[in-house]
Amino acid sequence: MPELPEVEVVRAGLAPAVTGARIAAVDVLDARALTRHDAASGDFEALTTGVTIAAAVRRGKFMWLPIGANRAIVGHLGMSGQMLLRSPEHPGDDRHARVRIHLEHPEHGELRIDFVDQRTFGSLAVDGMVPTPDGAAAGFSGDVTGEWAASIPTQVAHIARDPLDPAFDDELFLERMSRRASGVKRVLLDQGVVSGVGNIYADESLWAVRLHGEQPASTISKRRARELLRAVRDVLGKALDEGGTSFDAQYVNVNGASGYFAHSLNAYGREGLPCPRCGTPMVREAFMNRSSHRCPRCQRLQRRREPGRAATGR
DNA sequence: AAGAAAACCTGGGTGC
DNA sequence: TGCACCCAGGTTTTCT
Repeated sequence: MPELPEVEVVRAGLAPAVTGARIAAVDVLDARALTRHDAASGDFEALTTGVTIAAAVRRGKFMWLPIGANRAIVGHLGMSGQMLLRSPEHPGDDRHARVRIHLEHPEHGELRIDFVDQRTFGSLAVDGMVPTPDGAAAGFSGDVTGEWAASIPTQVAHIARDPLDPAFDDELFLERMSRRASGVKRVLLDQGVVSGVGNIYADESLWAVRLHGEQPASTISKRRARELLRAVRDVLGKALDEGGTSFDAQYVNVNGASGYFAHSLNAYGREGLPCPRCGTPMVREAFMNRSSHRCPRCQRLQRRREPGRAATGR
C-alpha cells in the first residue's frame, strides 16, 4: 500500500539509475499497465524509446521522469506496483511483470526497470507538462534540477502539493479544511487538498492528535487542524526515515527489500490490541469500502462545535 | 457542485 | 479438496 514514504523510497532508489540514462527499448507485456496513457498522443513504446531521462520527480504518490522538452513518463504504483531495478540479465519471469524499460546509463551501463504490479491499479503513461501556477518546483527530485523542475504532468496538475513539499501552503490547507463538512479522514484522503496520505497514515495521524475520522473537518479549530498537519508531517517523515511500511511484501523497494515501518504503527491494523496511549482495545470500522482503526476512548466524536467558529463555518 | 458510491483488479484467507 | 465469498485500497468515473 504505497503512500508518500513508500513512493519516495522508490523514487530515491530509481533516481541515480535513471538520471541521464537513455531508454534503449521498452517492452509492454500487459497493456492494462497503460490505462492512463492517452493513445491519441502516440504509441507508448514509440514515444519512450530513444529518449533521455532527466530526473525522477515525485508529488504525493505520483512519480514522473521528465523526457524531452515538455514531456514526462508518469507512474503511479496503485496498490501493488513495484519498480524493480535489475541487471539486463535478470530472468524477469515475474508473474505480474507489466512493462520492462531497458536503460543505457553513461556511468552504470545497461540497466533494466521492471514495472511489476499484481493488482494492476498502477500505471505508466507519457504525458505533456504544464508550468506550475506558483512557479515553484512541481515536486521533489532530490538535488537534481533543470528547466523541467517547474513543470508538472497534466494528469498530476490537479493533485495538491504534499505536506513535505517546501512550497506546501499551510494556510490554504487550513482554509480548505474549515470549509469541508465531510469527516476529517475523508479530507485527509482527498489528494486535491493534501497529497501523499493514504488509509494507513491517515489513521496514524488521527490517532496522534486524538481525532475521530468522522469528525466534520469544518468543526475542527484552526489550532487543532494545525496540530493535525504537524502530525501528518511527523508520521510521514518518520515512515520515510524508516524506509516505508510493508505488511505482506506487496510493497518492495527498488532493491527488493521490504519496508519495515509496520512495527511502529499505533493504530492501523491493531483491531483488538490495546491503544498504545490508554490501553483501551482499538476498534476497526468500515469506511469507504475499507477500514478505519481508532481508539474508542482517545478518539471520540466531538459533538460540540468549537467556540469562536460560526455555524456556517469560516 | 459537493459528496457518495461504484468500478477497476488479483491473491490470500476463511468458512462450509 | 473445492468452491463461494470476503478483504486489501488509490484513483477515476458515475450518479445523486
